[in-house]
Amino acid sequence: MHTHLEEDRQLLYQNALDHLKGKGIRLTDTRKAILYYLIGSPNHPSAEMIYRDLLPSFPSMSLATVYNNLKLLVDEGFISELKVSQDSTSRYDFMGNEHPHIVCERCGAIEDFMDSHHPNIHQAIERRTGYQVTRSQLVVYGLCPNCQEALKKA
Amino acid sequence: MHTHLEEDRQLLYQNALDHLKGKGIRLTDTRKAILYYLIGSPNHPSAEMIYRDLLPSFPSMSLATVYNNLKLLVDEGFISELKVSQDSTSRYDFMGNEHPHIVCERCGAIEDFMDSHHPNIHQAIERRTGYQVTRSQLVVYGLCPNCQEALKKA
DNA sequence: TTGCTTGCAAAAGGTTTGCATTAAG
DNA sequence: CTTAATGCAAACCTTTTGCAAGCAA
Repeated sequence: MHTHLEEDRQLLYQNALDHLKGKGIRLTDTRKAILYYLIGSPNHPSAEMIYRDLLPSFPSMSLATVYNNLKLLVDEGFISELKVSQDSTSRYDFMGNEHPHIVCERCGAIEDFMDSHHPNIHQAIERRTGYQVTRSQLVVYGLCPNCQEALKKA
Repeated sequence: MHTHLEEDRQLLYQNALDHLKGKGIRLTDTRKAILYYLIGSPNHPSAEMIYRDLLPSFPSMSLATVYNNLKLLVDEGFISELKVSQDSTSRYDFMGNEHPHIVCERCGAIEDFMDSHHPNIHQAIERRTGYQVTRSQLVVYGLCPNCQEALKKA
């Protein structure tokens, strides 16, 4: 559900490139690689993971460049930053539409899932709190199927 | 709704003390002060804020002690840790029952609010994801009423 | 008395910044 | 040619850790 099909990936990638070009943002090789990587990754990678995975292709790339670009892509609205309990690093997520995350408290996996009535609550929240709501993040914690199995055996 | 009445505060405080004592955890002055502070605070303070506010009463207290005790209180289930976007520090929250938070993206305020049907979704999520759900955190971002006013004037 | 807890300072992450250099447009 | 973006290293901020001293039980 979060792993985009190859055609989708190309489309989203081209879309993003067009947007960036339109704003006069330069399309460097590293920037394009980071963006492309994020569109294809279902794993909500950290800056470090992205760096490690791209380093073979860009041996001179620095971690700071990864951070710079992550910030830029967050600011441009292409990716979102996700901080979860028991993890001191930020995780990143390419996704236009809002969706909840579910985190395994044992192995640290993060997955997306869909929740139909989740965005609908914004209006109710505005009425109740007086806030002007821009977005919401639902993070669910638990045990993933793999870890449930592993614990049964132990 | 999160600021406990004085009587509630005393009750919750005594409850927590009893629990800690029952587990053989020592009740030091700083530990008690941090716990008591958190029960009465509606502001979701960071470790630094707690440290700053308690320092006048405990001039020799160190920040490490605040962190130590926050970790202990999280482990014992009395408080929860909350990480929000655009804030590099952890915020803490005394609260037995689960409840959503709403964060002002302009001034950084964090407030609690109640959401009746929020806990009910756990079963549906378990069915859909295969995860064994233990808890969930809903964080809503937006503009608080004060900041809405401030922006109107500007 | 026992050993958990504290205070201090140093270390350990993770992220940001300053600056000279490189390269996109 | 201009200036945004990169790579590098140092700085920064938050949190954790090691250890001797202190104090709750």
